[in-house]
Amino acid sequence: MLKIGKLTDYGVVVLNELAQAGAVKLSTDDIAGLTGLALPTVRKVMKALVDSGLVMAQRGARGGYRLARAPGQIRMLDIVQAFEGPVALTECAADDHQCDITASCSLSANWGGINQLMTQVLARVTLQDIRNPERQERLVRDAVPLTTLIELVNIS
Amino acid sequence: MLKIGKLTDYGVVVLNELAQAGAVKLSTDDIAGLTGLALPTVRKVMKALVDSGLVMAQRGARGGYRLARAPGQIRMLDIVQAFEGPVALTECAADDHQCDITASCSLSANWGGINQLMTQVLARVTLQDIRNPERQERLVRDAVPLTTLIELVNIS
DNA sequence: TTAAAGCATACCAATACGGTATTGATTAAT
DNA sequence: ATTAATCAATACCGTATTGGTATGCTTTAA
Repeated sequence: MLKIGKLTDYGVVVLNELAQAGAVKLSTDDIAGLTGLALPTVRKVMKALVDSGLVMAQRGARGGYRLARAPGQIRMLDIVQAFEGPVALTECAADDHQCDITASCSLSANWGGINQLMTQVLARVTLQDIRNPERQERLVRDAVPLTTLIELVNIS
Repeated sequence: MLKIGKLTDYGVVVLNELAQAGAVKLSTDDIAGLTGLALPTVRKVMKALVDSGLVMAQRGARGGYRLARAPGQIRMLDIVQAFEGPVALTECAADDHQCDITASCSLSANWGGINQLMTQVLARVTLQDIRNPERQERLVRDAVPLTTLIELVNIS
């Protein structure tokens, strides 16, 4: 299925609400109410977002969360990495490539290439893009020309 | 981690050996020996490859496996789908988008866009590309310019 | 007829993941 | 200074997925 975790998905939903709120700080309760997520789940999501530096937290009474940067400066890659760690399609592509298989690990470097492509796709789409229906339509519409462009780069 | 399953990785390794063998049929034992994979694991891998039509099987004595198409005609997307099913980063992006969350599911369509980009990246890289070190180097080297190209397409 | 091969099914263990609860630390307001 | 609101940290548990393994059956060339 090549899927990301649900928490990552939740993260995007939460960030969307925070972007909507702008300068107004949202409490855990607010976020739970707005998104429909369970409170403990929201806590877990917020921890990851704060740890990764995408969200600022203010403790104490009248505290809450707000975006650490403008939506246009928050890349999908940042979000994915906040929840899933570094993008590594295969074990081999990870930092410590420990291949059990003797022979065919010459392929590992190639996975690295695909990894980079994936990473860069995620790096070029921001939270702002995903919130804007117009930008999204462009993204889908231009998906086909993209193949032509990749062809120009002589990948295949 | 955004990773694919190990079986998918094994699949690539096996396909690489089959490409190497060319017209010569390889038995399950041969493949296990060449790749270092356990025999039952090889069986599982071969089932997926045969079911997906990427590999032809001949039963009986002197049987074995061979590629159903030329390596240049086997896309990474085909391989991934053979093991992982359709590419769907989120539940929402799947065919039956059943969102538990009430509000923010306007985002689902956007995930679809990213999905398409991912899919197309996988569709443009073939087994032949991944086997050729030279092509692979080009892929990695040109990864940076790619961002510029995507920019031209006005994604962000 | 036989032996070499692929086919199908079922099973088990480990891990990862999502979800939940509990307790502690901080801070603004009064 | 006290209080209440709010975030922080940790720990736990059930389930689902995944990887790995075993076993018996079917096909087919020699």
